[in-house]
Amino acid sequence: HAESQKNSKTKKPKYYSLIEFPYPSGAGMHVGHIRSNTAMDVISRKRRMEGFNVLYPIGWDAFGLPTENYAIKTGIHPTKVTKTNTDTFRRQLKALGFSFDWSREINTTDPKYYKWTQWIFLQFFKKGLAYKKKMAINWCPKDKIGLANEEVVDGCCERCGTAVEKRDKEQWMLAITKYAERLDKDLDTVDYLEKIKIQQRNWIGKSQGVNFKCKVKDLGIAVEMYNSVPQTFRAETFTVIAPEHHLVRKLVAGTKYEKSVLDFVEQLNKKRAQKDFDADKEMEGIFTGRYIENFAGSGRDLPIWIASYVVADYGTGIVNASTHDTRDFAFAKKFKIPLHPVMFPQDEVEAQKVRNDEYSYAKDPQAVLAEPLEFKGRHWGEAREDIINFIEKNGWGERKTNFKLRDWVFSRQRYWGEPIPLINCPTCGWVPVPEKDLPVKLPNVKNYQPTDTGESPLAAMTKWVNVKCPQCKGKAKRETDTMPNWAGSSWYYLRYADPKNSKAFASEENLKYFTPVDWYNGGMEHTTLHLLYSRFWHKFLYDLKLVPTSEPYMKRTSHGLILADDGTKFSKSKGNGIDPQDIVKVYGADSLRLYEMFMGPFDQAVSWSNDGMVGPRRFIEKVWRIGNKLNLPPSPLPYQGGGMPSPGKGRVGEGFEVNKLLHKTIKKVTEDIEAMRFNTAISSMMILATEMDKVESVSGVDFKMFLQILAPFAPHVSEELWSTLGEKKSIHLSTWPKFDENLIKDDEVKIAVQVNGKVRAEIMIGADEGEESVKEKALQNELILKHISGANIKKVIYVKNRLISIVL
RNA sequence: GGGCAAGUGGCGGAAUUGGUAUACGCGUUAGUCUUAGGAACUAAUGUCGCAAGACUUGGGGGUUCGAGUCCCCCCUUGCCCACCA
Repeated sequence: HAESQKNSKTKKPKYYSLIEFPYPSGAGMHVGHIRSNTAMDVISRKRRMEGFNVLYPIGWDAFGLPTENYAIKTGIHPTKVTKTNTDTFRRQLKALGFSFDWSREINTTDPKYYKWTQWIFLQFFKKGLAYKKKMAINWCPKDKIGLANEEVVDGCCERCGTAVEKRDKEQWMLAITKYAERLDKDLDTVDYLEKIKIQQRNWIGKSQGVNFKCKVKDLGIAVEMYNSVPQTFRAETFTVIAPEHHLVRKLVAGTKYEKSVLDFVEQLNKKRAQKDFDADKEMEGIFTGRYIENFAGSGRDLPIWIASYVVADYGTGIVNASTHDTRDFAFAKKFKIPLHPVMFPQDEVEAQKVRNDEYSYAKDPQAVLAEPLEFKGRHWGEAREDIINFIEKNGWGERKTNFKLRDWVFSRQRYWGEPIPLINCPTCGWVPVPEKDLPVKLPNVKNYQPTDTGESPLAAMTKWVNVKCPQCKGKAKRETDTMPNWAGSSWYYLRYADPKNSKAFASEENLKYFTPVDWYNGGMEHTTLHLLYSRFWHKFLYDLKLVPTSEPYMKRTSHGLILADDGTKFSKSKGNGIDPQDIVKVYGADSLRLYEMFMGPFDQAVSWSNDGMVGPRRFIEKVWRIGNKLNLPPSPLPYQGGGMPSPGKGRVGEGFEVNKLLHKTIKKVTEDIEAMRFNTAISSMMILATEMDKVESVSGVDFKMFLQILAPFAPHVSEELWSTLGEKKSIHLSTWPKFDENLIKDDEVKIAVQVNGKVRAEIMIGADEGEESVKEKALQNELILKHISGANIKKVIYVKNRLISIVL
C-alpha cells in the first residue's frame, strides 16, 4: 500500500485523489460499492507512476441512523457495532488491493476526529451562521427525528418511508443560503461533469426577477410580490398567495370571508401534508375578498386568491398571476377569473388562440409583446433587462434575486451523532463549550431510543446535561441535540491531509501541500447533499483563512450504479448483494478489478453478471502464459478448478508488428484512463495480449511495458511477473511508459471505396499518399469498375485515410 | 409535470464525434490437442439468401456523396427532482 509523504520528505508534486468514504453498514460491501474505489485506484496508481506523490486516503463515515437503529434493536453499543463493521469493510477493501494510505485512516465517530467537527460548528456559531429557529420541521413519527427538506422524498422519510408530519421544533440551523450566490457562481471555476453542475444549479435555484411593491386595498398593508418573469407584468389579472402565508389572517380578519377562508386553509394544509398530493392536478383556491390596489400603476385592482400551488417560503409567498404561467392559467380557468394576454406567437392563427384564452402561452423567447405599450413589438427573450429597468425607474418594484435553496436544519434528536457543543445558560443564553473542553464526548447511555417527546436520549442523562455556564459559572444545561450525519463528511477530506494533528483540524503546511482535492469521484445521489454541504463548509473555512482555496474539489466525476443481474438495485432488504470477497476467492482480486472496469461505460448503470467474470480471468491467464514464454521459472497460477494453465503454443509472427501494436496500446490506455474509458482501455490490452500470445517470442522490454500499463488495473499479477523478470523495485514505483510517435504511425492504410454511398471495395494506400493517386487507384479497382462502368461519374470525394466516395 | 441520461446481435457493450456499424468480452457451433476437460488453441457466429446480393443501430420523416451520430415528430426505459414562474 501507499504511504503519502509530507512536503518536507519529497520534491514530487502532490496529487490528491478521493473517493467518498464509506458508511460501514452491517451488511458489508457488495460488488457495486467498489466501482468508484477501483476507478480512482487505477488513476492513483497511474499518477504515482507519472511521478506524483499521491494522497489516496480512506476512512469511515460512521455516525448515522442504521448503526443506531441496529444498536436499539440488539442493545449492542454503536461504538462496538461500528468497530465490527469497519473491520469487515477494511478486510473487504484490503482483499482488493486498493492502494489506500492506511496510515491516514480516519473515523468520524472517533472523539479525536469529531472534536474538530464540533470546533468547526462553533466557528459557524461564532459568526452567526448557526442559529436556533422555531420552525415547522419535517417530523418522521417512526424514526422520531427531524428531517431536512432534502431528506424528505415524496413527503416520506428518506430512510424508512413513513409519511412525514409537520411539527414545531426549535432547531439549530446552518445558514447555507448566505453562500447561495457563491455556491452557484463558483461552479464556473471547477471541473465538474456538466450534469453535476446543472443539478447543483437547479438545486440552488437562482432566479432573477422583480419584487413588486403593492398595497392591499382598504387595509393599507404594504406587500411585496416576487415574479421571475417580469416581462409580462401587464398581463396579471389576479394575485395568488400561499395558504400558510402569515398575511392570510390579516386579510380576512373581521370579514364575511374569515370563517370560510380559514377553514379552507386548515383543510388544504392537511391535504398538502399527504404524500400523494399532486399540486398540478388538485388545484384548489378561494377568494379572500381583498384586492391589490392599482397594481404597478396599471389602474387595475387584482383580486387576492389563496392558491394551493403557492409556497410561502419561496420569494415572498405572494405572486402576481397571469395567463402567461401554466399554473396561473389553469387556476384562472378553474375559478373563472378573467385573463388578459399581453404576448403572442408570431403565427397569427396561434396568436388568435391565445387572445381567445385557449391556452397558456409562456416562455417562448420569440413571443411578441403587445404590452406594456413602451415595449410593443419586442420579443419576450430580449426585452427582459429593459423591462426590469423600466419597472425600477417607475418605482413599481425592485430587481431581486431569489434562491430555492433553504437553510440547513442541523439538529437531530438522536444519540449516534456529534453532540452540539453548546451550553444554554439562563443568564448568558447560548454559550459555546470552551475549546479546551472539546471534544464534548458522547456519554454512555443505556437506552439509545429517542423519546416520544422528541428529545434526544441524551436529555435523560442529567449528570451530563447539567453543567456550569462557562461564562458566569451559574447553573446551565448542555444542548442535547446531535449533528446530522452530513457534518463529519463535510470536511473529512481536509483531515486526511493531517489526520493525527491534535492542535488543529490540519496544519496550514499540510493543507497547503495536499489540498485542494484534485479528483473526486462519487455517486450522483450526493450531488445536492454532501457535495453542496462540503462546498459550503469549505467556503466558510476559506473566509476564516483556514484553508488555502475557495473550492474543495477541482474535479468531480461520478460512476453509474452496479445493478443486480435482473437490473434491479442491490438492496439490503432483498439481500441480493454480492460480497466482493466471494468473487476474489474464485477469480482473484485482479479479475474482479478488471471486470468492474470492463463491464460497461463507467458513468452508466450496468447489471452484474457472474458469467462476465470469466473474460477478465482468461485475459490474466493469457498474460501469465506470455510471461512463461520469456523463460521464466514456472510458477503455477492457482485456479479454483485445479490444474495449471497450458504453456500455449507459439506461432511464427512478426515481432515488429507486435511492437507497433504495443505503442498504439500504450497511447490508447494512457488516454482512456484520463477520460475514464476504462472499458475500452482494457479491450485494447486484450487485443495486445492476444497478439503477443500468438507470436513465438516477445521481447522482455516490450512485455514489461505491457505489464506497466496493466499494473493500475491488475496490480498483483503485474507485480509478480515484473519481479520474476528480475526487477527489484515495485512495478508501481516504475515510470509510466511513453509511446513512440514513430511506431504508432502506419505506413499503409486500408480505406473503403464507396459507390453511391455503398462500400464496394477496400484498397491499400500509403499513409501520406496524394489524393490524385488514391483516386486513380480506386477508380482502377476491379470491383469498382464493375459498379461504375458505363455510368457518369459526378463526383469523387476523398476523406484522408478513411474512404473514397464515388457519386454516379 | 420538469431536468438529466439512454434505446445498437442471444447477452454486456465498441464506433476516432458526420466517414468501412456490430471492436472487446460472454454465450453458441465445429475442429485441434488431450486419459479427461468446466483448460488452451483454430475457425465460424447481426438478419434473409444456394449464391450474387439485399436488409439492419426503438418507430416514422428530413438534411447529406455519406447518418448509430445532425434536424423534426412519435414510442419506450432508467435516474434525479417535483407546490419553487
